[in-house]
Amino acid sequence: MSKREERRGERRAAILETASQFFMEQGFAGTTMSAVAAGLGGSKGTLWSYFSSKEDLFAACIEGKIEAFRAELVSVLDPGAPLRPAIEGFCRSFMAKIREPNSIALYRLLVGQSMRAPEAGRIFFERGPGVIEALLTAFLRGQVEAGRLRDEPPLEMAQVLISLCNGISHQRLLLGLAPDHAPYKPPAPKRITELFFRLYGVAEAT
Amino acid sequence: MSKREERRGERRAAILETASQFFMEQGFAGTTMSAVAAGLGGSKGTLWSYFSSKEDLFAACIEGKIEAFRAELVSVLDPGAPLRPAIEGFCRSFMAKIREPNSIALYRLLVGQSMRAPEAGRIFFERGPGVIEALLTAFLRGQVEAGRLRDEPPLEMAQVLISLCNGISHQRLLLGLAPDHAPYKPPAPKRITELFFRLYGVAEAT
DNA sequence: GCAATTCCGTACTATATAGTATCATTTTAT
DNA sequence: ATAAAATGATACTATATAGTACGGAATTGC
Repeated sequence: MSKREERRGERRAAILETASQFFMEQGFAGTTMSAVAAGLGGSKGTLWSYFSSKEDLFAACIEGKIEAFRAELVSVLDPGAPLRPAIEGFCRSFMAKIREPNSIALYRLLVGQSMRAPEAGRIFFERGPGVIEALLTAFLRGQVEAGRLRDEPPLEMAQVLISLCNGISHQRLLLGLAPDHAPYKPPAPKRITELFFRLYGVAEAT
Repeated sequence: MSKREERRGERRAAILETASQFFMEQGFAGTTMSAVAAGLGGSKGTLWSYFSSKEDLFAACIEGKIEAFRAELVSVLDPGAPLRPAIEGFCRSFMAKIREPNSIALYRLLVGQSMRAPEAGRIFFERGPGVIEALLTAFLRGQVEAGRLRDEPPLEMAQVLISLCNGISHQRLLLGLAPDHAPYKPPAPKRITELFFRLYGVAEAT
């Protein structure tokens, strides 16, 4: 790769990083191209030489954030591990991830723009939560077939577990409340795991 | 009330209705005051004689929608009824309500504006979901004390039930996906009730 | 009937911001 | 060294829209 192309890639990445920050913090309407250029230390002409419109820039930022989101969560499930710790580990990672300020901001952005840009929501779901759901379902299906979980639909199991992890804290965070806004105490991954096994565990082994 | 005041009230209500529709469908940034005035069949001057700014109008619309949301859901829980049908009825009403296009639109609006207008999110939660949660918790506490449910924290029970009702379908709807976007089949209230009793039911009676 | 409001319609101002044009300066390729 | 490409600074255009001003018409109170 020539030095020109290399620099071009770096510049593009820098633009995306700065713009993402603005979009996450100020939303789509609240972010101005001039502000992005200023925050970048660059000029508007450069901006338009990389992205042909504000919509373009926004789409590229979302794209990048989705990748980051998915990548961090996909690596969580280890089908080889013992069942109960695996479930608990999944809950812990998943809950930590969806509560990160970055994740909340991304989610807010997508929900808020889902009328203006409905495609973004679909893409996000299919590459993010959809992938997690599919992986978890496959994992649980294997456990059912191995007789370590009740013989009930794995997809339902996955969605129940994810719903419990999302819980109410996610809603509160999306609406901008403090995570422990009274009278709430977020449930521990251990507790969620216990409930999950009460629902779907087989009698003998755990 | 004089006829003047009466007409003034009607006009105000008409403005709120029209503006709400625009805000719900187009979002805050996507709604223009001129469009509201036009859709109203009125003029901009009148608009500003009722609300001193776009922000004011927006706040009033949200206020109204919150009331409608809460009112419809609060009447659901009947502490006197038999336990299992009561739970199932709650699930049915709650799920139907949160999936209404109106509720989705309101939720989107609040989440999308939770950076610009964080107060709105808090108010909504405290008057809407917060009230539901409190009522359900009180109801469940009574059942626990009557020995018809396991002796576990009623608040947790309530949040588990609500989480299961929200489930994944709510997320999909918020992101603008079809409610049955593959591979999803929304769970029935009956099924959720079954799971709930598997978690918290006492052995003998149901 | 008459006076006071209220409303509509329209034209207007002020402002913010997406996007363009220009030119000097720096960086890279040959 | 020199040409080509990219960058930065600045000024600019075009447009959308929040909010204002005002005159005439309708509605209401007395």
